[in-house]
Amino acid sequence: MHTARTQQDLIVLDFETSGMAPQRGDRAIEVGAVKVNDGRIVDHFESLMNPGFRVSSFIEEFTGITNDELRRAPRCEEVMHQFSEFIGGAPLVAHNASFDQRFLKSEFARIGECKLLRFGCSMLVARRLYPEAPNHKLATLVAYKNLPSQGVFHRALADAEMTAHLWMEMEREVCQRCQVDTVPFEVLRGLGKVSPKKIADHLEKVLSFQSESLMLS
DNA sequence: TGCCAGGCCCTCTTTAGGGCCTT
Repeated sequence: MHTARTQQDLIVLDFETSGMAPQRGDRAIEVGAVKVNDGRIVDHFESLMNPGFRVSSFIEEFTGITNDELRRAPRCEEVMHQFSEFIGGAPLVAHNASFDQRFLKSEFARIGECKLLRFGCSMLVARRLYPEAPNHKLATLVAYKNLPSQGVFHRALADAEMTAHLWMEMEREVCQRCQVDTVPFEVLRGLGKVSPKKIADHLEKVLSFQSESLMLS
């Protein structure tokens, strides 16, 4: 069995938010993230965030995060400074990354942080690798691939952990298909962006990358 | 008054529309 190796830190993150659209004033209310290296979760970050207003009863029920908890939580700006230090310059992964990317950019903009964000999307890659799955919701994929789960959903750290296990599973999947020991982040990330008919061509890049690495070493 | 996210993907498509996925 192949063991996929992540040769650098990878941050897998998830936001719980007050709604769907930061451009309409929605804010992050919880951030959870894990640091992955060498195929293992080696660190984590978790914090509630006080957005400065009450969230809807729907969000309270959906996430289990109450307005009373948010009132006592540190403000978003304080948490985001800490989170920026946590992620450093590492590449990022999220499930349906366009959603988390919008909120991360929005919250970073509020604190004047403008670091380059390289996002991989576990949902887009899963659509390519597991087109036969019932659907590509995070919970469904976790069950479909029998991945580790504490049975908690819609909380930031729990969702980030499950997304990390999904990403590592997909790394292993590509390594097995290509008979290689490692798959670069950019190759796996790119798999989510190619057309379904070009998956085989894209995976050939894994082999060529492996060959080039061996020649350079 | 009516609408109100956005990026990706598929198809009954491309001068478009609707479903998926995230909270």
